[in-house]
Amino acid sequence: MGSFDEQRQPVGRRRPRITISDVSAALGLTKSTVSRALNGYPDISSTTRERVRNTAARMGYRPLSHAQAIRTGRARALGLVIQIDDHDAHRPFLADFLAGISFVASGEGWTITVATADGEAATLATMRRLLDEHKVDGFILPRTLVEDPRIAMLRSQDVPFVMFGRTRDQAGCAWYDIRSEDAMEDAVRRLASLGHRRIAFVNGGVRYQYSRLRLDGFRRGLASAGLEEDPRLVRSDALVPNEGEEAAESLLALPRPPTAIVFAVDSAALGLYRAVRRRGLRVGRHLSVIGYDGIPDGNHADPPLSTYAVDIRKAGERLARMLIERVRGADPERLRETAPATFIDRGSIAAPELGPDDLARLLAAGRAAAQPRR
Amino acid sequence: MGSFDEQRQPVGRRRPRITISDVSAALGLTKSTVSRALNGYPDISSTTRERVRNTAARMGYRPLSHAQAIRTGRARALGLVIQIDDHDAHRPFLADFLAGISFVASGEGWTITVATADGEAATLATMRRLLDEHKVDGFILPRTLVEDPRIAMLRSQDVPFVMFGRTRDQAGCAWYDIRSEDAMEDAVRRLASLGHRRIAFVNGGVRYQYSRLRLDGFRRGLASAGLEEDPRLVRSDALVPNEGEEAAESLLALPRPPTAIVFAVDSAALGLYRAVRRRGLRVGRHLSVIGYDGIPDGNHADPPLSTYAVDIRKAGERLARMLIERVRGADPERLRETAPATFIDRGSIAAPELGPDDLARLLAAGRAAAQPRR
DNA sequence: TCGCTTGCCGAAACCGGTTTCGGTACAAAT
DNA sequence: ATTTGTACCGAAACCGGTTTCGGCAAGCGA
Repeated sequence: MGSFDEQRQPVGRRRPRITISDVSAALGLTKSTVSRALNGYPDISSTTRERVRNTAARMGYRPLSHAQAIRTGRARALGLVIQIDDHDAHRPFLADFLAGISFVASGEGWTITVATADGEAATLATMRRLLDEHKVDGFILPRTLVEDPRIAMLRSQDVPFVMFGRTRDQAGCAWYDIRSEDAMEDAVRRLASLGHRRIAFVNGGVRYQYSRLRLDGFRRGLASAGLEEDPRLVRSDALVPNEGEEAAESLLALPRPPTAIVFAVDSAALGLYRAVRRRGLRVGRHLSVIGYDGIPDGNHADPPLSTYAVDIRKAGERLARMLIERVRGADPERLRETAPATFIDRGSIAAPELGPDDLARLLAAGRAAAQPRR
Repeated sequence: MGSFDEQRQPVGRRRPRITISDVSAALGLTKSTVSRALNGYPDISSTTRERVRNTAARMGYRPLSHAQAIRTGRARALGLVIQIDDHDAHRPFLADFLAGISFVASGEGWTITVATADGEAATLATMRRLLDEHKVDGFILPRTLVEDPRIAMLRSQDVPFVMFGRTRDQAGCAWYDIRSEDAMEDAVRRLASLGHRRIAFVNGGVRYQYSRLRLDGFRRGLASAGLEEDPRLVRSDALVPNEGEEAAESLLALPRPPTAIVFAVDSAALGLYRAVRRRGLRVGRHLSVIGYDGIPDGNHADPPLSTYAVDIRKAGERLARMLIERVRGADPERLRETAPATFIDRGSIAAPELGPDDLARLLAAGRAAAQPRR
């Protein structure tokens, strides 16, 4: 065993596919019997079923998904629509995410159909088109919003989907998510245990569900460290370096500035470095910073940014697995999973060298000494 | 006009697709006539053809690609297999690249099937599977190698493909590429015109076709500036920061170090910053650096990295367009295009403050003064 | 022994298209 | 007037599967 005719591939020419007719002919059965045997219909004897399975496998038969799709409406394809105006569409994560999805999908004989769209309306239109043309059986939704129009649409059309992230109304939703709220809580506790008492929080986009969770987590951290929340120390909608820089500026301009800042988004945290550097201060020494996401750029900051890393590949794997199960009829509410982020200390946090008041004086002195920037 | 029955979409339920039978029934013709009319067969009168086209458009008929595929073997899908162990699979470019491809594909009613694979063998196997199952009509090949096994495979199977990047044996190949060799040449000339005389080159992976071209470009730059090439000033296989750092280390350890370094890959250039910072020197002042790629991380370096930016979205657009034409039968050798990269000066280059010998002395002093790193 | 299930499979319709093969009508050629 | 093309369209097969329907044989109870 091990040498079959059909494995001898003629060079230079594409070997013709093996169809269900080939299999049925080889067995002396009809197409319909083979089809039902392979698809688990109950009206096939177990001996026949085994015989069919064996020869089908031996002949290397794999049904053509297109041919199936035209009758069943199922294409064995996962849909992924990336909204490119979304802030994290451009992160280096995408390849890992795809790798995770692809790994599982390939293993199950499924494929991935991706599309990009600019804006919410285009995203919805694209999803509709893919559905209308039976190109996909369901969707993986990256980055869920608090109030997500995609979910409303898919729910109303009864289309299977799984979300990367949670949402407000979770009825009928399957999701996988990282417990970033726990990471935020952990960040505050870490800083507090280092001696920080004034800890600020720079959140991400308020439209995103994760922002709510991370803010909650930040608050839980304060509470468990016995610190009171100071509303002046909370910012939001910082997604990119510029926005993070701005937030950092306004925090450092406070009469009693924070000695530590927790960022909900790494990319925003990178903006802080510019603000700190401009003042001649040093991250990690004068000001502790923790980010979240684990983007590789954080490694090139000086000092490298301490952050919480997310296993995005595993997220892709789990989501693909869940969506396939969902398409096969699994109860969405049973398909829910979370995973923790893991802290990576790269040196951007330390015990506070100065208290808030000393820091304020130092900042004021710096401002006075600095030449006015043209 | 403007209110058609078929546009009244029942809420909550998926509207049934409009099939070719619906169109033919509405016209009092047969399916075959409608099909041939829409597909440009010559045995249809022009008046009938127009009638068919109009009502088909009015009814919103779009053929189901699956149903077509089972007969024609064409799925109207572009294939993209991303090799995740490739160094630039993880760059933030991917989303833009996809956006470009998706933009064109959507406009033509095509879709994109992506897959990832780990390693060369897996990539080939994945491509074969997609072809075998008629999931794609052709491939876009990102990042071509000097000797690329994917090209050999596709050529032998007579599968349409377009390459992002060139390759050695270009027979039967369609490609789009950025003239990075011109960028390298330009980089050297810029540095030379600032007064640099010892200019080093840190190349990318020698397996990649682009590395040959960029080295050629670097040499052309030296020649046109009237400088002689010093083999000691050339490194290669620097793709990630660590490798770039290593290359920088070895260059700075030379008796007569370069006063400027051209990197073929931004990501590697970022590694240089670490080496320079460790010595207490400053990029742009003591050492000029130019990268290539235009990755956003370069903006966060201090000073930001001057580089050549690539319009990756446009590359995706052009490649998608070319592949579609290729699938439709266009001559591959007529589908060849290049585009320039555009220089972005962010401040990492300047006139040399020190000559090579002074720089060497400064470096030596730094080494003596520095505490041994534990 | 007869009728009735039940298990198991074949025959044929079907999905939504494409493509081959004729056949009719009309114009041009003989 | 008949033959020969030619333009144009319908009928039907086909692509590779799935699903419905029906029928045969064995098993069962009465």
